Amino acid sequence: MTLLENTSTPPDPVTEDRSMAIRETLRNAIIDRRLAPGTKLSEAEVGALFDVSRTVARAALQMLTFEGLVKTERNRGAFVSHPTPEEARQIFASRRLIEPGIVAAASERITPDDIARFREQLIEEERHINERGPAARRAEIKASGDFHLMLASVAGNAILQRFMDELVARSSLVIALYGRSGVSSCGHSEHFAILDLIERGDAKRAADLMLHHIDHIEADLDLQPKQGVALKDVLATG
Amino acid sequence: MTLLENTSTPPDPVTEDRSMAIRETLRNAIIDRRLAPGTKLSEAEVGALFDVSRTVARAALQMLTFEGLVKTERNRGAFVSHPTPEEARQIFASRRLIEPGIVAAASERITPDDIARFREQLIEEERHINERGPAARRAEIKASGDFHLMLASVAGNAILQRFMDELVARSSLVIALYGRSGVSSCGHSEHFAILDLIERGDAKRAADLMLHHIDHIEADLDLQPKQGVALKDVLATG
DNA sequence: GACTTTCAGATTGCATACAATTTGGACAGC
DNA sequence: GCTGTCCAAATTGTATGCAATCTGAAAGTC
Repeated sequence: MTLLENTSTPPDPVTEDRSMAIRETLRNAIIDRRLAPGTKLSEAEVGALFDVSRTVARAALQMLTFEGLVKTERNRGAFVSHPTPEEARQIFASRRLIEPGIVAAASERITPDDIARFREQLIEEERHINERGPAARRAEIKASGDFHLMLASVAGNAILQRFMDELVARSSLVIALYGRSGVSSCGHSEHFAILDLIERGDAKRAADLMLHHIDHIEADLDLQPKQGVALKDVLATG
Repeated sequence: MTLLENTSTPPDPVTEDRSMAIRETLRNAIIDRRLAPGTKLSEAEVGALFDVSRTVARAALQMLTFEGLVKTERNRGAFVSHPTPEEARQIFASRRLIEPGIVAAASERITPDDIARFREQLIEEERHINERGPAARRAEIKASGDFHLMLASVAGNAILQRFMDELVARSSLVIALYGRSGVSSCGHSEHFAILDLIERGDAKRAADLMLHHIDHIEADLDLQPKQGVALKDVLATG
């Protein structure tokens, strides 16, 4: 299992914070489903994988816990989060509140340069959609989320950006668990349409479309509260 | 300095997570200004105060860092956050996005029982306003924030509730740093008005008033970007 | 045979020891 | 007297060791 992606920079930046780097790597692995919900992340294992002590691994896991990507149970350990349907609804409810505002802010601040980068990103996204295989699916999910994160970045509010980081990451988990069609490909065309409206300066319509877009993503989910006595949830995924 | 408030429960609940308890205590101390922005929180000192090792103290500080209440600089330590005017604006911009939605959600879910608890809380708030002294001021700020947090709690979205926890806490810091009149007492009457509108089922008006309320709080701040070459910011507070 | 009990292995919680880094001041040089 | 260098105290970063807790299975009992 190649969890460690190209660490790329072992020499220069002196690894300015190892637990942060581990967090990022694990985060990406969770977001694009290389680590399935429910997977146990033991401190020793993580430490061994990244060649650090349990102390550092533990710090990384604690950060992920705060982001809601990992759930730790006292004296039992850390596991990749397995959001319930209710949590899923709350995640999307939160996004419905925040993202229209982000679109509005982004509309006011976006530069032609930004727009060029967005178009590039969307073309990249399209490329993944047309490819086959699980790797392409992962890249597609990641790219789809990145569009929303780029908007948050342009909006220029660091706090909202962090909230969105968390919400988008957790949305990936939810889609992995409850998505019907993997990723609704209609989502991609909506990204294009939103960008167009923003470029045209029609912030109101762009925000409205974003709202619909989120609705569409959520509509693609199957959020039936698992019947039965909910015997540990995880049992279903094994 | 009595940082440690009545720890009340040393025997039974087996201190189900000490770093969490420390976080809560420090958090409260920061929120009601017993710990001023810029104050250094060394691991050893915190550990000694709570009679735990640096490991546990460090975990608590890391949590506070994630919440934005503490800022840690590598190899230098942790300090109570000292938000810039720009951060302050972002905090309130975020609240303007989220809180109207919370009011709307709370309007739909609030029970007569909740309303009774709100009234109690508002009366408590009023009591602090009419008292004199720094302790009363602290209690007033805390109570004022608690109103917003109670709304978030009633709204029934755990994620938004956590976001609000962070935003309200950081708002306290901002008000401590940039507030002109301490706490605008008009804010209190607005709390009453918001609750009335919610009780009457007028969610739209309640949300609008909440928006105004946030505007009023922010209007009471002096967010001039400190002139000069911003020589370390902190220098001003010494 | 099914159920309870006990215990060993494994894992986390926490404390401590050591290494790396920063900081403030003493001291030397100009 | 002022500036620059170097060093020691203090503080953080990390690794590791030990105690506490949980898990799963073997052994014992009904």
